[in-house]
This record gives sequence, structure tokens and C-alpha cells, in this order.
Amino acid sequence: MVVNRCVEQGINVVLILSLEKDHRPLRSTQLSAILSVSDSYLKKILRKLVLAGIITSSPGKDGGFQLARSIEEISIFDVYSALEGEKCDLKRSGIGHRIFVYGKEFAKEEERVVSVFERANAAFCDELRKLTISELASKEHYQNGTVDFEALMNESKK
Amino acid sequence: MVVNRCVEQGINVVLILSLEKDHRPLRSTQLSAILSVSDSYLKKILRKLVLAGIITSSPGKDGGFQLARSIEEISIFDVYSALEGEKCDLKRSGIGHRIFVYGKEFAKEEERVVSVFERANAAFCDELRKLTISELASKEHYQNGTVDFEALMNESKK
DNA sequence: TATCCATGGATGTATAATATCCACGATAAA
DNA sequence: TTTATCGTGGATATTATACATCCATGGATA
Repeated sequence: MVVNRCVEQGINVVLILSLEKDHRPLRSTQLSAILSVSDSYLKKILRKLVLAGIITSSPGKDGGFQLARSIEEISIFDVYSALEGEKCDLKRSGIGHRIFVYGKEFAKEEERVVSVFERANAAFCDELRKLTISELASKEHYQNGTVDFEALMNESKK
Repeated sequence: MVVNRCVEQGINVVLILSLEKDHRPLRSTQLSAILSVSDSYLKKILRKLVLAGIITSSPGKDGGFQLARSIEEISIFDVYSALEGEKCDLKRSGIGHRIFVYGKEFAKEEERVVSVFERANAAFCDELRKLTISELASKEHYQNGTVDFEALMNESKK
């Protein structure tokens, strides 16, 4: 099973936003600079997090992205499903129906395979729901629980 | 989550072998003809099923592939793990360690992410273990529980 | 209205799944 | 022991998807 890189990037985005001093909006260019990825790419990820209701976006001057709710209310599943979807995509060729046509009931058998993967996927998602971003992050490990990322990025330019 | 097509093909292979009359060995060319895929490709899948101990192979004249054990003892998980592996591959860029270097404990946080995905993957696999190929197939739906695939393929050539 | 920033379409690149071809080696029947 | 048969495995081609970037557009605010 593969969990794509964008999930890690999404978790990092939420972590960064939760640490931002005074919860000011962070621009996508700031976030992409912090994460060392291209701005256009990160914007796609940010957009998905917006659509999932995890973060909010505001255009215009002093705009950017902010958390839509506290990290106590954001689970790993929320980020995962926002970026990868929560469905189990079982690739099928449909060949079984042609092979087993003389066995009249193949549709039921294929349905059993599909449903066991759906149950497995549901069990997978349930585990991800058990961990929140707040449990993940140890706020006390960061200075005062907040970071001035803008100042930090300016600092690193010198 | 994506489950690759080879898993469906692997399940079909096991189903076909379980239905083969007198459990005679089936050649890879027969199996690939039945499944309408290239022989060389199916051989890779068959090889993985052999290495996983699900089927056996015998070279030489009258050789081919047979089930290594009864379908009561083969679960969907067995086929899945044989073809896709049972590990959860969480793609990471390692950027967190550079971002959160001022928070000294980031390694622990990343470990929490890795382990929650491992727990989720274990829960996923556990569900797949609950369904066997025998529960999947309804033998009574096929003629006498066996099929003469060789005769069937010859038939279809006419 | 001018500036800033998110949005979204088009496109390029890298990686993995899918699929095929062919040379080799092992087996057993003739 | 020869020979036909069949699995094994390396090299390679094709396709799909993830990853990434560029640029035109549109909304918000001062």
C-alpha cells in the first residue's frame, strides 16, 4: 500500500499553520518556501485542504491560508481523505464475467471481493481517525507554541 | 487507496486452479489465454504466487501450476500480500526535520505519523484475512465444482 | 484603480504499473 | 541421451499516475 507524498506535505502545512504566531494568514509562497516545493504545486494541495474544510483561504492583500478549526479537531484521516480520497479503488478488468459466464453467479463473487476491500479500507480509515494533529504535535517543544514564520524566512535570507 | 489490477488477476488464477478438473496442472499459456492477458505478463504474477507458497510450479512436459493448498486455506490477504506486499509505504520527503529543526522533537512526531499508518495498514490486512477464496467462490454454481478448462479452450477455438 | 493573492487550465517530468519479447535452464517423456 | 516442453528471469516498451511548473484569470482590499 502506498501513501503519497502529498499527505506528508498536507500534514506539515497544518502543523505550520497551527504554529503561526497569532494565527495570521500565511501566503502560499511562504508555505512553499518553508516546505521547499514549488508554489504552484503546493497551491493544488492547499486547494484540496480548503475544499475539505480543513483550512480557509482569503484572496487579496494580506490574504493567505488559515486553519478552519483547531488542531484538536483535525485528524490524520481528515488530511488523508482530503488529498487521496477515502474510497478504495479496486482496479478490475471485468474479465471474470467472461471467464466464469458458465457459472451464473460470478457477479456475487466479485461483489464479495469488492466489499471485503471496502471493509478493509474502512478499518484503515478508522485507525487514521484516532490520531489528531494536536496529539501528533508536541506544542511545548516549540517556542511558546508559536513561530513567527515570516520573520524566520526573512532571517534565513540574510 | 488503489488496489492494482494484478490482485484481481491473482484471485482469478486461484479460482481457475481450484475449479480445474482433477486438479491437473495448468500451463501458463492456458491461464493467460483464459484471462486474455499476455503469457509473459501472467508468468510474473504466477511466479509471485509460487514464491508466496500459494501455488506450485512444475517445469517440463505436462508441467504447469497447481494449488499448493485448498482454497479453504487461502485468504484474500494471502493473494494481496503475495502481489502487492503487506507493508505500508508512506512516501516522505524528510523536509519536516529541516522545517522543525528548532522544535527538537520532530522525529517523534514523524514516528507517530508512520506508526498510525502502520496500525491502519494492519487493520486493513486483518479484514482481508477474514475472507477465504472458498467463501468467495460458490462451487455449487459451477458444474460439479470442476471445469475442464483444456477442453473448454479447445472448444472455443472451433 | 492598482496591487496582491488564490484559482484553475495547460503542460512537462518522473516513477510505477502493465505488458511483451527472448534467451536460458530444468524436467520428463520418447 | 536426445528432444520437446514448460517455467525462470533479464531487458525493454507502453501506459497511467504522481509530482511539479508555468501562466492566464478573477476576486478582494486598500
